[in-house]
Parts: sequence; C-alpha cells; structure tokens
Amino acid sequence: MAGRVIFHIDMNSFYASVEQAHDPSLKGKALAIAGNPKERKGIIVTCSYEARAHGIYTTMQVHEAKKKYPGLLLMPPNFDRYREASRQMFEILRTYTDAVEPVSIDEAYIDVTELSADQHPVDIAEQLQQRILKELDLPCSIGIAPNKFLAKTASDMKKPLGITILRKRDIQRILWPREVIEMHGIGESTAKKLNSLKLYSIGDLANAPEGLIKEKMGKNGVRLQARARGEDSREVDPDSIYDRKSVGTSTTLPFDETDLESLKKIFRTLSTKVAGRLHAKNLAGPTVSIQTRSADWKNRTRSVTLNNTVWKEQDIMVQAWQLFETHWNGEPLRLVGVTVSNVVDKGDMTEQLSLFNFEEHAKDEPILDLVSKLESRFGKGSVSRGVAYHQSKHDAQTSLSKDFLSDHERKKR
DNA sequence: TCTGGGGTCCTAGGACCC
DNA sequence: TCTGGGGTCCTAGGACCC
Repeated sequence: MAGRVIFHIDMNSFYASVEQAHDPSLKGKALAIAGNPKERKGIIVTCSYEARAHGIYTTMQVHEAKKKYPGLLLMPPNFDRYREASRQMFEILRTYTDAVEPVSIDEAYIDVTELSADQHPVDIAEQLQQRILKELDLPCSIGIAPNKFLAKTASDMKKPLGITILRKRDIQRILWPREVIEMHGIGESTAKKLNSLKLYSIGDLANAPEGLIKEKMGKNGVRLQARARGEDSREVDPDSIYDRKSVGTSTTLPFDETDLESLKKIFRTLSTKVAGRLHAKNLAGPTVSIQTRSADWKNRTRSVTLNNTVWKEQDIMVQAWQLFETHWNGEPLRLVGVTVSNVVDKGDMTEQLSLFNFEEHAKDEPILDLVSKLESRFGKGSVSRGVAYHQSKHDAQTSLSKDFLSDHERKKR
C-alpha cells in the first residue's frame, strides 16, 4: 500500500482567537470564554495563551480563575460567530482538496497525498497556515504524518502556529518515552488500568504481550496498542459528519432540583430545543432517551425505541416525560437532558415508501392486513416509519396510524 | 481542580429469531 | 421435551474527546 500524507489541522484556542480577530483590541490580553458563574455553569471553556501563562486552563471555575489572575478578561461564548469562522476555515481547506474531514468546530483531517506529488508537505502546510492566519486572522497548528493518529499527535506537539512532522521512524524516540495518559484516546481510567498492568509509557503499551492486552483491555486495548506502534488505517472521510447518530441537549440546573412541576417545565424546554435542532437538520429518530445527574454526580440514562421516528416537540416530550416519571426516585437532580438517537434524514425515509402508494390501499383494507403486507415487502423498520410519515403529511391518516400503533402495542403484551 | 454541553464508540446482558 | 450456536436489536453504563 502506498504511503499517505495526512494533515491534522488544530485551531489554537479557537473561541478566544475568534474573539480577538473580531475585536483586535483583545489581542495580547489574557482572555477567557466562560459560562455564567451565577448558575454554577461558570467554567472556563477556552482561554488565550496570555491567560494560560497566568495559570488559567479549560474547565477551571471562573471564580477560581479570577482569584488566580484578577486581570483576566471574561466573555460569554458567541457560538454563531465561532460557527461562521469555522465555516470559513473549512472553505479554505477545501481549496486544497476535497478530502477534508471535519472532526469538530475547530479541527480537521485532510489527505494531501496527491498534492504532495509536486510540492513538499511542509511547504503546503506553511502556505495553508499562512492563508488561515492572513485571511481569517486565526492561528492554527498542523501535524503532518502518514496516518490520522500520528497527525493528531503531531499537531499537539507545537502550539501555537506549529508545524510538526511525525514519521514512523520517529515513533520510538518521540512517542514511546511519554506516559500513556498523554496519548490521544487514553484517559484517566484507561491510564490507571494500564498502570495496574505495569505499563507506564507509550512504549510499554506498544511492546506489551498482545495476549495480555487483549485479555485485560479488550478490543479497545488492542486498538490502542496498534496506535502506540504508530499503526492506524482509518481513512480521511469527508462524509463522516453526515452520518450523525443523535441530537441531544442537556442543562445543569441552577440548584439541585426536586420539584416535579419545575422538572416538567425543564423537560419541555429541552424537548423544544431538540425538536428545533432536528427540524433544522431535517432529521428524525425512533429512540428517545433522557439523562439525569444527581447531586453526587451519578449519571443515569433511560431510553425507549419506538416503532416510528419522532421529531416533533410534543412527541419527544411525551416519551421523555414518561421515561422520567417511571424512573425518577425523587432524588435531587443537578442535570437533566433529552436526546433523540438513531436519527435518519427525513427525505431518505420517505423515499422508500413512495414506491408504494399507501393511501390507495388504506381506503378499503384493515390496517393490520395492510401493515403485514407492507412489512413483507419492505421489511419491518421501513413500514412503521412510513406510517409515521403519513401521519405527519396527511392528517386524515392519523387515526389509521394510531390504530396500527395501539394494535401493535397490544400484540406485544 | 468538585467539574458545561455537544457528541461518539464500546461493552455486556437479555430478548428474540432461525 | 430439551438442547446448540449465530445474528441482530435493545437497554444501560462507561470512557473519551473538544
């Protein structure tokens, strides 16, 4: 297999940099983007390098940060501004190649293998970095490597405005001496587990007996070990963002909540927000789940998968609230959330059904006969989704759909 | 260091079907 | 009547990332 040349582009303290580009008087100052401290959401989301020099870091509480450096400038996040800057950044990347994979609002992988045939990768990276800096006034770091994992690792090594090459032959010297916790994909929990196996450095992980890793750490361990050896066969996939799996929202409450009516209002707000975001992306999904977090940080999720997809506020709310009422034991809650998952594009969903004219048959056939006929033709999932679709498009079909659903429910019991 | 809000992926057990 | 093994779907929880 021919070697690839992958870039990982990582915007430097993105939110703070966007604010500084928008208002140049903020440049050179210790700036932090943070939530509202009054609602105990007051944590530092991003901060400028000047702020970091004063010991400020992401996830730090605002009041803590102020104590540490009273001169700290604080701003609330302005997500529309960040999304727009992000869009422009990706636009520049796509002038180089279509092989651009967004990872998050401020991160991307691009495959420049073909461009590297007539230009040195470092030259491409320098030019790209300068363009983003000149045109958007935003700094980024770029990692250059033969695969995604190494590119990601490389971009992390020099900030801000770094360009770092990480070759396979550098792994032993550069990667292996580092502690496992420093590796992308290894967090506190996995690091502890590895340490308990007497594996401390990335080199220890790379050279550990494969049998041990597989037995003690499972599939994830095997994958991490491959990465520690510099192996990663994942391709740069520009379409990965279109395969969104879930849309959810959650909120940390101003205080630990115990009042049922207040919680109901919050669930309604969350359902409305999720419905709005689903609508904006033309998505719908069959699975509704709720999350709760108690005062002692215990997280719970409860979910239900329906025979049809939902996207409307009321439908989401009914499911979410039923889940909540059934499972809540009355304990004070710090956070609640609502998510719709296994989402699909509503356009794709209706396409299959247009093959079969539902209304024509529905007039003079019992609904269950029709459904079983449809099921034998299209398979189980597609049929109930189709019923949901018609329920939305033609109100006249609503009662038929409901009959079907309730019959189906009865049959299950 | 008492920790926001948006996600993804993995695991493990149980139900159900062939 | 008791028994396999494989595949898929669902649920709940956990780890991780930015």
